[in-house]
Amino acid sequence: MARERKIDMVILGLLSHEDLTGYDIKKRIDGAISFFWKGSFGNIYPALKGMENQGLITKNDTSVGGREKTTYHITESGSDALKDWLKEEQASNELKYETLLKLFFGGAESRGVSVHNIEVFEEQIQKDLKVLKKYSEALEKSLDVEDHIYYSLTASFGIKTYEAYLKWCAKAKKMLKQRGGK
Amino acid sequence: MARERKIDMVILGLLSHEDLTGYDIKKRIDGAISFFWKGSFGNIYPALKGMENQGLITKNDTSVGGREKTTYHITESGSDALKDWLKEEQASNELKYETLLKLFFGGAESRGVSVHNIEVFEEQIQKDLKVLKKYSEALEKSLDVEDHIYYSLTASFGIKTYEAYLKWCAKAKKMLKQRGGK
DNA sequence: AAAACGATATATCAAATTGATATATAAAGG
DNA sequence: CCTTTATATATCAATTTGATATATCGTTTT
Repeated sequence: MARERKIDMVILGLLSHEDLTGYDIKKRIDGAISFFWKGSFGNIYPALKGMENQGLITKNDTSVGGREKTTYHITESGSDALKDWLKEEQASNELKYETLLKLFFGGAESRGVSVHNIEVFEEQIQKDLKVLKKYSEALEKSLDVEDHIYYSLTASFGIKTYEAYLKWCAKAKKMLKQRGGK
Repeated sequence: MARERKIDMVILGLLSHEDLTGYDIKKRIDGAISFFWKGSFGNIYPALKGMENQGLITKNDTSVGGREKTTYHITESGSDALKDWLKEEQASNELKYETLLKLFFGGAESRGVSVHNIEVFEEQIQKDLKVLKKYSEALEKSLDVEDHIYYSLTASFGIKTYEAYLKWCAKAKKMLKQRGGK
């Protein structure tokens, strides 16, 4: 029974900075947050409804032409819920790496397949690392360094781990090729 | 619509080595695999039923005393499904790090809370790293090095990333403390 | 100017996963 | 003998995933 809806905290965190629509929230999550958290429309819209019923957020419907739009705003109660969550020291951290799963179970298969799987992973990481570095550099240049320290820290986490991944990829490929095999 | 049940592949991968019960499978997942994949009973048992219906595995009921036990065995069709999955180059790799989420949104809160959250994370990683290193050392000492190369590679991935995490923790704590603040 | 295209915006659904709980037996330890 | 831990299966609500549907708006291509 997943008792706490984690997406709620993501949404409250985003709304604590600015009012947003569900669509905006999705865009924010797909941005700087995406490398350590995910969210989907099927997740976001029901959460917005639920939180509105709980009084954690309020909605404001507008219509520009024939276009409907609902913007959400965090309430004091919502702000309190966010703070409570921030103070709880328990946090679930987990990774699901299908690439490692394939490598782990790939022993029975040809070594070439394993090497190729690592190469595909490596390319993806290189791409992601490039994006993150650009984001990080833009932050460094920003005047208000103090305000961006938390964004910098999460970005540097991503960069450090991605760099570790790449080192591992090089080592793993070398090992698999050296030992010849199937 | 999550079209592919990933747990199926984990189970087939495990069954490709030995016959197992659902309970055994859970234990295996909680072991060497746990740092890059998770599984629960509520996930495993339905998957076993489903795969039996699909003919990917066969079951063998036994009863020792008043105790029932169902052991599963992989079929040729199941083995093919596993091989097909191994060859598919697409793989979803993602992490969900609540610690980073808290750090990212914690800017509005006191700096002490952020430092504490990092410390809690750090302790967990140190503990996990210790376990992984022991596992890795045991593998190195194993006579059949060739057979264990894939297990070593996944373990070394964990060690490398955990070490990167710890370096980041040190840096992040230092940064937060240096800048004083709230 | 019309058509095509991509971005904006909300909503919904089946399937999969999570995390907890329930139940019962066997083994181990004090 | 009793308590605790390990074995073993099952089920459920809540949550998440990933896809699909629908419709409008703005920009670019024919």
